[in-house]
Amino acid sequence: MKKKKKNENSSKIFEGHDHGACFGDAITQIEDYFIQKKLQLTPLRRKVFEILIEDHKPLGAYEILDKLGKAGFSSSPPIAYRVLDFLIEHGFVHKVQGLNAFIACSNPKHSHFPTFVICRKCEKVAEVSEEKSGLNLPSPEITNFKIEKTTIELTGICSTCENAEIR
Amino acid sequence: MKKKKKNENSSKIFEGHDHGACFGDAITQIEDYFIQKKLQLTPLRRKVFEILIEDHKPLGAYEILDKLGKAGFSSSPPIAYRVLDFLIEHGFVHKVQGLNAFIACSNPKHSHFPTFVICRKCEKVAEVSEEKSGLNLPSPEITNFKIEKTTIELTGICSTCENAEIR
DNA sequence: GATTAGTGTGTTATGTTATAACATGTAATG
DNA sequence: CATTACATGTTATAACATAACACACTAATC
Ligand SMILES: [Zn+2]
Ligand SMILES: [Zn+2]
Ligand SMILES: [Zn+2]
Ligand SMILES: [Zn+2]
Repeated sequence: MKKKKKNENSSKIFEGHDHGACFGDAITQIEDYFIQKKLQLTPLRRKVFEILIEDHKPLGAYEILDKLGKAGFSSSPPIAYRVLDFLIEHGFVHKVQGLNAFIACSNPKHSHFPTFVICRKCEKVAEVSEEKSGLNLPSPEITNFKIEKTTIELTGICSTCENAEIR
Repeated sequence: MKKKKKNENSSKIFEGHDHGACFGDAITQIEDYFIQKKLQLTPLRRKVFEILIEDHKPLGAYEILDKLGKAGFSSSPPIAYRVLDFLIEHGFVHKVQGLNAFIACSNPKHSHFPTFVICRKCEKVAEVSEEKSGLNLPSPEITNFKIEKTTIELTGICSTCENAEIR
């Protein structure tokens, strides 16, 4: 009895997911959040978020600008950067520093001290929540430092790519 | 008798240190390492490292280039970036992604999964070794991902600056 | 000892990422 | 209707980084 639980093998962080559901959930979540916080989910902001959640992979600001242009929006740099900053501020987008790229948050309801796991070969990026990353932040060394923001990125090679490597 | 032990209060990661000794030690360490590994510690490489260890704070590539220029070296961008890449590769320099800047490693003998603690107000940056950061990386979630490089940066406000803030 | 390969530096040009500063439009508030 | 807040648009430029090629020096290799 019991359906097979997803993520029973917890180590497969790069595995695919039901992206149709993911996309819909994400849109619903951002809509609800914006209403609740009395923020404006304008066409531009919505479009930027959709662009990011659609591919669900990191995109550079100028890639986003291209897509905005094709969708009829202005595509001068400040347009993208401003909206991205706004979405980041509200936890719906993260910047992946190691790639100078932006990615939709996998779960805005969770902590905002996420870890990004980046395969240098297939370039897949997985967001791992604080709870699951095992990175227990505030150490004795840094207890009197007030952490406001974290950048935690683990770069390496995923098992799939490693197995494929010619050694 | 006993000299006062440094870092007895382990939480004061931003505290000053005996930089004369630090500077000397760092130079000795890099010299030894280069000899042992049969690498060339050329005047340019030495100068770049000296520039970084002298201030012992993050410097942008173009700041380093300025200083190189004033010291009689070429100051076109590839000069700095090449040497920085080399020093990073060998663990004597780290890049602080959040600042697009480079900083001399506080202890090249230690792990190379360091944590950087960055005060957004006074802009001080402290490198905390893996051992002391409390960030025990390989979590169950990511055990079949081979980590090659980490970027761990904690941005916030140090206790000194927080106490000084007008609330 | 000429040839080759490896390494380190120099130079020019260009690519990529990000922001400053200012202008315009629209809606809510008084 | 003046004022404010906010969202977007535009131009120009700043800041960060790399490609591609040239040259010098050293150390093998033939
Ligand atoms: Zn997230
Ligand atoms: Zn991979
Ligand atoms: Zn270090
Ligand atoms: Zn501070």
